Amino acid sequence: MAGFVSHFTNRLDAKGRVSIPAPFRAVLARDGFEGLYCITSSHCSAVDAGGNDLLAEINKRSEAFAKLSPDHDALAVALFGASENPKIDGDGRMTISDMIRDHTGLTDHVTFVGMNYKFQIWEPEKFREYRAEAQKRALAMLAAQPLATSQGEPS
Amino acid sequence: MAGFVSHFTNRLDAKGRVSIPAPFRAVLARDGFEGLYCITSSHCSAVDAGGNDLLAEINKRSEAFAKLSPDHDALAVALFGASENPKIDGDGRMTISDMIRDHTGLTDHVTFVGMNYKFQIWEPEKFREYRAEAQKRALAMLAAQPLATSQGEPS
DNA sequence: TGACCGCCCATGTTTTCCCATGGTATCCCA
DNA sequence: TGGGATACCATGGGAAAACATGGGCGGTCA
Repeated sequence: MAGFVSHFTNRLDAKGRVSIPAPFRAVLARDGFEGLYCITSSHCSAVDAGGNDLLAEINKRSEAFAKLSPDHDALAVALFGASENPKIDGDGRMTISDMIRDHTGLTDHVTFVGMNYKFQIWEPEKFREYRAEAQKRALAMLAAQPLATSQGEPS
Repeated sequence: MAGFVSHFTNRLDAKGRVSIPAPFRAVLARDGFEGLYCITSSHCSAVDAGGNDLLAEINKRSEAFAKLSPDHDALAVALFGASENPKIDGDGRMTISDMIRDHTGLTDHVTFVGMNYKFQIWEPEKFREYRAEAQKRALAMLAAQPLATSQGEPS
């Protein structure tokens, strides 16, 4: 079954709450994770969010090093210290923490972007810029790839 | 379910008490450990804290050496001599001991940093420095990692 | 007797829970 | 096929609970 797909922009209310898009909530409900797992992205001003699939991905990374070692501690601080576990209220909303607000720079609107096993939280304008850039990169990557399969030719 | 996640800074009161962040208390309650297990970190000026998961990791370490051997004794002194078991009062607060105070250098504010299976106690300014360093290291470590992760779809 | 410790209560703020509303997409039936 | 009814959804706001913090009080141990 499909994961998080498409993107949505919702309004942040006076209490700092925002509705999580209903299709994303459905995916989270199927996943069974309590609340939402969020972690600031290390390479762009977005926040990764998801459920057990995302958490498993993060755990996998930190398990490469022995616990209690300096390496593991540094990685754990960078990963889990930059994470949160926000609740989702009865109406399907989450509260945007200061950490998310600072990292994304968002103010009154929030863009949710589906990425299959996770989704991202963006400030809408920053996402527009990132998206344009990402599409250029994707085209270049596809063109450079020596595929045996038929490549579509987007105009 | 996620472990200790995110980071919080709370005030130390005149009696030397500080509130343990509520999300961390919830994890400890789930863990079932009585009070809190604390041990000074051997490689940074922070204190590791947690419940049964942390204790199990420490035990695993000392079990690598035969009991009654000089190596085991030395390690046991180093590990358990640097540990304590503070109580958590009815309001979810712990008292900062002299050992923790000396090792971390903290004065009036305390930063709690989630690291999944444990959390760390820091003097806020020192944590900020360490965190910046840890993020740099983490990026380098993750870049060096093969990371051939199959982003499996949710079944 | 004095410092410390465990236990209790008070308080202001933040967060959470619950209900209301308006708009939109969907469904059903003529 | 059109039009009305219905369900769903994003959003707003008020009431209640949780939380961090400060302080009081009696017991205990040096």
